[in-house]
Amino acid sequence: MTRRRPPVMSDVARLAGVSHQTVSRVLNDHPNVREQTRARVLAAIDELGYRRNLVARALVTSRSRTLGVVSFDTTLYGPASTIYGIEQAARTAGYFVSIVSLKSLDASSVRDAIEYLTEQGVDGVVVVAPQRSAASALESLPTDMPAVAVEGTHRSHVSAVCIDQIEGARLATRHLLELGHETVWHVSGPSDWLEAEGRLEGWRSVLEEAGRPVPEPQPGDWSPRSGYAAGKRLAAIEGVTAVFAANDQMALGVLRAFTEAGVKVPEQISIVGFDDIPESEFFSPPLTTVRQDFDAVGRHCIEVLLRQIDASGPFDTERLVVPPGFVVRASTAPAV
Amino acid sequence: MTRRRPPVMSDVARLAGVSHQTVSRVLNDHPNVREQTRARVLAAIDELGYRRNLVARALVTSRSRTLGVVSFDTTLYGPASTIYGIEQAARTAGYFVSIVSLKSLDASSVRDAIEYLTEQGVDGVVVVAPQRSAASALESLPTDMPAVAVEGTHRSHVSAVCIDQIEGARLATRHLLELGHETVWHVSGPSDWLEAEGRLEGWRSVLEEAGRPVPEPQPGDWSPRSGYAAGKRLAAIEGVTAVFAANDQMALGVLRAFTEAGVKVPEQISIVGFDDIPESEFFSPPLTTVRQDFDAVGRHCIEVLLRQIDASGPFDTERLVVPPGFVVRASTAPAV
DNA sequence: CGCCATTATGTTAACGATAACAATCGGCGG
DNA sequence: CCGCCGATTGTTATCGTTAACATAATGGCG
Repeated sequence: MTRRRPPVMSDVARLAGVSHQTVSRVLNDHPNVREQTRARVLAAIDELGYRRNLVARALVTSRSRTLGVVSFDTTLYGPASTIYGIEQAARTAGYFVSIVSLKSLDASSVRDAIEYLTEQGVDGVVVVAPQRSAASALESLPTDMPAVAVEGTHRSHVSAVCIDQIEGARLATRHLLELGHETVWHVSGPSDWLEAEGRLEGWRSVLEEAGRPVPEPQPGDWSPRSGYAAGKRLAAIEGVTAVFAANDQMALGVLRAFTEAGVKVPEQISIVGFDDIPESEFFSPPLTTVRQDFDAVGRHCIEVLLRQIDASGPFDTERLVVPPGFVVRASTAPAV
Repeated sequence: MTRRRPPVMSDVARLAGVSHQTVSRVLNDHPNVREQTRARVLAAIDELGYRRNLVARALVTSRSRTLGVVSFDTTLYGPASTIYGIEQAARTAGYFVSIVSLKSLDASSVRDAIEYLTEQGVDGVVVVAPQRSAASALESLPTDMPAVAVEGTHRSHVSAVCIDQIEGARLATRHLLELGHETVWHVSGPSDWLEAEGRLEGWRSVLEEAGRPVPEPQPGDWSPRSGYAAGKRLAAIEGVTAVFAANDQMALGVLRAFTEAGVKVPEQISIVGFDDIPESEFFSPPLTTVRQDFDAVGRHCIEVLLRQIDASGPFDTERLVVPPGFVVRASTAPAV
C-alpha cells in the first residue's frame, strides 16, 4: 500500500472552489470571510480530513508553538510533578512541550540542551534545574530567548518561579521547636542544589533566632539510602530528639535507621520531611512534611514564559514565589 | 535592543564564498565536497555561530526528527521511568521527544493526543498507556504512522514493548509459596489496566498449578491509600500470611495497615510488591519486590520505532518482551 | 591531445503554510 | 452617474532548507 500524501491547503481550496489563502483565512479566523464561503471551506476540510501542517506554519511565522523543558532526572517526584504541571498548562495554551532530561547538570550540558532545543525552534524554554551550576548556565543564555527557571532562590536576570524553600524549612523547624524539642538536627541535600541550600538556611535561621544550638548538618544526596546512612549516624548520637530531613525520601531512610536502632518514632524522635510525595502519608508512621505545590509552579512557569513570548520587545525579569504548605501527620510528637 | 535575525545558510555561503547548497552539503556530510571548501564552510559556520533551522529542514524532508509520547500520569514512577528511558534513547538517536500527559485514558483522549502530535509532524509515537481503553484507541491509528505501545499483553496490530507482567507475578507468588505459605492473597490494580490484569493472571496461575486455594483478590487503584484499605481488610481476615500487592505503593499501604494492626512483618506476614521504586529498599521492613527494567523498555521502544520510521514500505508488527527481575529483601520470611 | 566519466559546485524548484499587496464587487455620497 | 471605500477574494512573494538538475572543473586513457 502506498502511503498517500495527506491533503494540503490547496487540495481543500480546490474542493471548496476558493484560493488557498481563503482557506488559510478560515483557519485563522480572519474576519473578512463570507459566512457561506467559510462554511464551504469547513465542509471541504472535513471531507478531506485536512489537518494543517504546523511545520510549514512554523517556518513562515517563526513560531513553532513548542516549548522546551530541560530537566534533571525526571524520575524524581519533584521534577516529574513540575513537568506534569508545565505540560498541562502548555497544552491548554496550545503549546507543545519538548523535553530533554539530563543525567548531569553541569553548565555545559544545560547549555547544550538549550542549544539543541533552540535549533529545533522552540519558542521558549523552562529549565527545571535547581542546581547552582545549572542556574549559572542560564546566565549565558541569549537574552532574546524567552526562558524561565524553576529553582531555589538564585538571583539572576532570568525569570524564575520557585517554591519558598526557606519558608518551608522554617515551617518545619518551627513546628519541631514548638513541640518542645531543644534543637533540631538536619539531614541536608547535596550542597550544589539551590533547594538544599534554601532548606538549610531556613532551618539554621529559625534555630539561631530561637537561640538554640545549631548542630552539624548531616549531608545526604536526596536518596533514601543517604538518609538511612545519616539516620544511623544520628541514632548513635546522644540526645537527638528531632530531625528535619531535606526531602521525604531521606526522611524515609532516617525513619528506617531509627526504627532499626530500636528508637520509636515519634515517641522518642520526631521526623519531618519535605515534598509530600504520595507515599509519605503511608510511611510507618505517616510523615509530617512540607508540601510543595508543583502544579502551581508549572502553571506559573507557562504564564511567565508566554508573557515573554508575546512581548514584542525585550521582556522584564519576573520572579514568582509559591508559598509552601505544611502537613502534620504522625512522625512528630511533643518532646518528652 | 533589536533582536537580530540569526544567520541562515546563505549568510554562511556568502562568507565562505560558496553557494548555499554547498553549505547544505557540508552539513549533511555529502561526499562530493573538496576538503578545502568544507573547511572554509565550517569556519564560516563557526564564525557566524550558525545553527541550521530544523523547522525548514523538516518542511522539505517531511521528517521532523521528533517523536511523540502519549502517557498517562507522568508523575507515577513507572511511566516517568519509561519516558526517561525513551527520552535518553531518542536523543542519542538524534530525535526530540514531545510529550503529552493525559489525565484520563479513554480512547478518545488518546486519539486526540495522537492527532495533536500528528499535526505537529512527529515521525512516530510511543503510547505509554497500559489501559485496555488506551490500547484499543491504538487500533484506530492510521496504519502509516509508526507507533509503539508500552503495555501489558494486549494483542493488536500495533507493535508493542512490554515487561512480562505474568512472569513477574509468577515469580512473586512462587517465592511466597516456596517460603511455605499455604496460599497468597493479592491486592490487585484497577481492572482496566493491562498490567493489573497480567499480574492477577500470573498470581492466579501459580496458585492453581500448585493446587492452592485462590482467595478473593482485593481491588486497589495503585495508590498507597488503596493498599492501606486493602491491608485493613486483610488484617481482619483469619489466616492471612502472605500478600502480593500489584505495586510497591500499595504494598506500602498494606505494610502500614498490618503494622497498625500489630501484625509483625515479615514474622507474621510476608509482603511482596511490584516495580521496585527507589523507596522500596527503605520501607520498614525493606520490600521484597519484582523489578521492572523501564530503561530497557524505553530503549526498545525507540529501536522498534526507528525501524518503522526507516522502513520505506509497510512495517512489521513487533512484540518485545522484557523479562522482570526479582529482588528479595526483608518483607518476606518462611511461614511459621 | 581530446573525449568522457567523475568530481565539485551552482541554479532553480520544491515543501506548505502566512503576509503583503492587488483586484473585484457593491453601495453610497456628491 | 462617477468615484471612492470597505468587504471579500485572489495572486505573488517569502520563510530556510533539501532535491533535482545543470554546469564547470578535473583527470585518466586511448
